Amino acid sequence: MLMFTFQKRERLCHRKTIQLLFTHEVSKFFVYPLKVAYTKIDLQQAFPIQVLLVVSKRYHPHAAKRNYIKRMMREAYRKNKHILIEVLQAHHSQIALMINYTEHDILSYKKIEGKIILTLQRLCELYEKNSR
RNA sequence: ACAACAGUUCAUUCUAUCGCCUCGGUUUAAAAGUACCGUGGAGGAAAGUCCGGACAACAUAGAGCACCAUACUUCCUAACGGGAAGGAUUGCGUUGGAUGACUGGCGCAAGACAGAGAGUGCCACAGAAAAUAACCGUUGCGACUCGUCGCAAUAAGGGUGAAAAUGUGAGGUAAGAGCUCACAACGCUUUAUAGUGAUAUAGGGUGGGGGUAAACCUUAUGGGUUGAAAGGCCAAAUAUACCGGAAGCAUCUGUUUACAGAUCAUAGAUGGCUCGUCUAUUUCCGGGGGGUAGGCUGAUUGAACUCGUUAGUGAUAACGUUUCCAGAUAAAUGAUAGAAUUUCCAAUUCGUUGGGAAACAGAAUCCGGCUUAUCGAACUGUUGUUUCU
RNA sequence: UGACCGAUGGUGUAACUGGCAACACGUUUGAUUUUGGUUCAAAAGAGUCCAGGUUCGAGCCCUGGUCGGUCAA
Repeated sequence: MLMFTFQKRERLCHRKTIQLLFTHEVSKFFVYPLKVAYTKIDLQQAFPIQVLLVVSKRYHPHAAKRNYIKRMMREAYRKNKHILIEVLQAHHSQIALMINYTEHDILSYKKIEGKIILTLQRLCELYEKNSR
């Protein structure tokens, strides 16, 4: 099984689901400098998770910088998402996930990768607790 | 060779691994999906949104006023507030002629360069006076208390100011003054020549109270409005609850008992106003509320690109030839490792070694410009300096 | 994507038709008071977001930029 793909069905494109994630009705936590929001939802497809990566225009007004950060975040997610997928497949459930970058400086790729791994591990722990 | 200025072009490259988006093919009975293979995948500014178009919807019955934009000439262009060439003006440099005012040639640069002789407004402070000027002064006449006053003439000199009623020289005069003359500068007009034209050159006539139009304005020319969140199609979802207005039952004529025509009234459109015009009137308009908000299309073959020839001073055009060259949609074009290239800093045994840096910035319907940001590299032209022949 | 505003002492606002950038609060100093506050008196603090242009002269007029904000959906 190929783990390191990142196709369209893994990305969150549905408008209403995105608006739901920006409300206060979903679970949230904070791993500096990443703000994470997630909710359990029926995605109507085989893959267990859809993710939305956000860099605010407020923190980075230049489009080229926003693109650069999003690409680094996506790369880090792509390489490490197997941590979360194994847990979710074991429980046969689906979630929508949003990761928001809230920092005025641009961090290096290695730092961002570390933070993404930390986030995914935290999510796994939360999921194990809830399902018990 | 170096430096400065101007213009044009390019704006890191390669390999490996793991990935992303479009399209095509194969696989599967078919579609979708999956897997594999192949093609293509950010810019000179994609930016700002400052102009001009294409395209689309609505309107099309116009006129006047208002509003907005533009403003030397000719050309280019689909169009432009853009560009090309030219003209005049201003500034700078250089080199001549006068040696008084001033002025000729050459080169470079600049710009919203129509009109102040249509009208109105404004020009602080200072100054007599800021637009039909007279404080000091100059001159003449008169008076007397004999160095002052009054009347008249004048605008050379003084001072103020950003700006003071053309400048120089001579004549003239009581003193003076474009008062007169010569020359110089400027404006208007006319003739000839050159030019498509702006205008230039030469000659004649004529004029003498500023500046400001990026103050109002005048003249000429142009402008219908709204923007792809436009617009079209499919799916899904539903209720016109309530409020306001008009009316159903106004008036007249004809046939006939409901139609047709006209008038009145109301509402809407012509997005500013007025006039005018058009449409609707039994379910119609406006306000307001409710429901649904997912996909396809528009949307990538075009005023396109490459190379060449011809025409033109040039912007550009015509003809031939070649190519198909991003099409995403919470938004793809990337990450990691290694090598090369350019450049900066430090060390140096001048061979190199070590450490940095590689900008500005990311398509969102599409084109043509303008403006702004930008590490650097190459080429061309002009000017200057130095060296060699 | 489109439309429209604003920027002036530390803070909040003025400045008409271009002509010495004004006011309040705050700050500093002094007086009053045993001390603080209140009150009174005085002083400092800007060259008007940036760069050009028009004009004799620009906070004001014009052009380009920077930053901040509002509206439509």
